[in-house]
Amino acid sequence: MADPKRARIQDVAEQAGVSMMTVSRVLNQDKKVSDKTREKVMAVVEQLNYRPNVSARRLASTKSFFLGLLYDNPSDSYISQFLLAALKKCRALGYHLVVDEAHTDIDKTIESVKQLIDVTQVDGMILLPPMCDNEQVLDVLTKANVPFVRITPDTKLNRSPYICMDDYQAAFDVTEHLINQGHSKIAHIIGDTKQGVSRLRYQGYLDALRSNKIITPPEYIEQGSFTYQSGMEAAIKLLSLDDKPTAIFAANDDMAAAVISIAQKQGINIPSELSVVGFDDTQLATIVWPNISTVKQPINEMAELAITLLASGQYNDLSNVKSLDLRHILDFELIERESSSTNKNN
Amino acid sequence: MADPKRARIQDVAEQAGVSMMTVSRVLNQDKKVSDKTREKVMAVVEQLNYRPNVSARRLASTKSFFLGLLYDNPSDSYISQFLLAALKKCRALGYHLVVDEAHTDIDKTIESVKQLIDVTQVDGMILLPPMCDNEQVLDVLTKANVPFVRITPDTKLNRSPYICMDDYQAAFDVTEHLINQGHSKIAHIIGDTKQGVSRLRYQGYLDALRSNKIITPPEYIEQGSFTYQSGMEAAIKLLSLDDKPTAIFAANDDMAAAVISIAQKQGINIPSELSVVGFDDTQLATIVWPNISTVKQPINEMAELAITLLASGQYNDLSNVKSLDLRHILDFELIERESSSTNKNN
DNA sequence: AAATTTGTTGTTAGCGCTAACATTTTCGGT
DNA sequence: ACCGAAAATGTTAGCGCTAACAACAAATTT
Repeated sequence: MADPKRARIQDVAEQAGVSMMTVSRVLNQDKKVSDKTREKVMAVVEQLNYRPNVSARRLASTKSFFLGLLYDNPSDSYISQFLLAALKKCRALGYHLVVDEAHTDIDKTIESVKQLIDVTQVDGMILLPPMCDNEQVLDVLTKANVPFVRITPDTKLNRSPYICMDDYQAAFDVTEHLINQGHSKIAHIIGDTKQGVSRLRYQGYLDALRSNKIITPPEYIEQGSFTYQSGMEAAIKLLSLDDKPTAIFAANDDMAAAVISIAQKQGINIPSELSVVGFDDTQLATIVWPNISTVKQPINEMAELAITLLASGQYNDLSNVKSLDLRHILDFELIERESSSTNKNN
Repeated sequence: MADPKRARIQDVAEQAGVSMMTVSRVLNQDKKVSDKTREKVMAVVEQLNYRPNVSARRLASTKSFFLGLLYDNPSDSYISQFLLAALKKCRALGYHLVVDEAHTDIDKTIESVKQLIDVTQVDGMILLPPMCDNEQVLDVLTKANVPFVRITPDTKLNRSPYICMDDYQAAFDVTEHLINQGHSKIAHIIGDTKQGVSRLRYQGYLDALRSNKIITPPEYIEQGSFTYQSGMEAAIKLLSLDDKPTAIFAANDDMAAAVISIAQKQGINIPSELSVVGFDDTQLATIVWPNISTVKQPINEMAELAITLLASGQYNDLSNVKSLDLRHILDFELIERESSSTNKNN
């Protein structure tokens, strides 16, 4: 019922007794405004609940206020959660999100990115895994001078800001969680080797065992590829060993779900005979029974941070940015569910 | 490398030898343009690959070129697929999508919708199930004169365009698919009664049995609620019957997956001893093993059509629209997978 | 104290498009 | 052929904002 004619920049200017340009400067974080004026203007902005008109702004300025999101083919729940959070943050900051799917054909993807740069003129890009580690794509963006944020734990590739959670520490904690429950025969199903996280999770697992002085036979390590199918194959091998593990840590939920399915088929009770832990907290983790203990990535926070960083423009020029400032590590959350609940009778 | 200075409306006007206004009219489907001029202009538009500047357009016009999408809490895969398709179509048509999640508290949702109308000034709304059947929400939109498209099979509620697939026919086809494989003991797990589709799917199942002269005991009908948990409970009851069904048609994939899990735990082989069919073709259908036969909704097409309808403005005034023109039924697809593959030994 | 520099604020013009009104063309009826 | 109405097209102004430059005040130098 409301809509009391949305305030314009002119209204703010008059009320604050300054020119429109000064208001504009305040709103665009221009340095050349005295603190006194800035405060005065901000007060009026608050009072009138002024929000700049995105279209007018875009039309007049050289910035496009578009951000691009290049996603590959991660799980539906990952993309939908990331997307919704990113869209929300964009709206709050007056940006629009242009979403593009990477092709399996890398050349097409490159073409698509070039389009985003040339036609849509995005002010920045967000790269989701595994696209975030593709050097060709990074090259195109760097050459075009388009700032980008990568969602990846991989630090080696490029001078660009990146957001990640501490996969290594999470895997370490997961493994210790199992050890604390009395397990010592803990197997691991490694994820797709093409993705950097697989190595980190594997390493966290190994180091947790080592720091607890637990020796594990090599048969306890199986190579998977993040698919349910690969999880089944690994589970069949692990559960056919003479000396079966009492706990399996799979590098993602899909493979953990596969382990549960195979175990149940073999009449192995979970968690009393076998504890299972996954990774990612996808929808699957709570769909199957028993629910899967897992590690929750702070997807919403990652998405919000990515948008905030690009909108701030602080990475538009990387030459003065210190390496450490590129890194944004967010907290993960260990979620204990039925698939690994404490069992005294072990 | 390109960006040969994107063409403006003026360029088109000059090249076509008309005024900018005429070009604008052509592009906005204004009736008052002669066919000859329209063709001439369109030719130049093609030639220069002209795309109107969304911001300028929004700034100058009374339309906002924003469309709202109100989603509730359907599955991740549903929302992400719908969202991505909708975003893509919006981009193509020069619209922006404002996505909003419905609250469990209906008053908050109403408030949120009012915000979309008053502040964002959306030109139209898309309502996803089950929000699409909420009379309060529909009332708010109707009173505010905001056109909306509902994604729902429910025809009774309102004079508004709606998009759906033929759930009844799909359920009928699924059931006949099972019958054709030689099954006659076919059970059904009904979905959440609050959602209209549950009734339609149940009815399709019943009518397929009847038209094939198959009598089914009442114990073969179980009430579920679309959750995995409810599917497990239903499966346990169905599989503990003295005269077990040889096929179970669950009203969605989550419940079908639960049936498979229970059956496997009981050592019942799928599909040789029990065929299972789901509904929706969610990611889950191909994650579990055996893969679930199911019905695929044309989600992409639904999303695209919803955007197209709203962008066309053809429903801005409903007074002259015939009832039949409100209905958009899209084709579904029956997907046969391992959980119901033909078994001769039945 | 005048001249120069630096920092802060104001002015003008225009981004690309469409609403509203103005003008021209077309066409049926007499 | 003339008129008036309807259809087609053109003209003007301005949406809300910012780039580029102009103007002014304060701080610094000479």
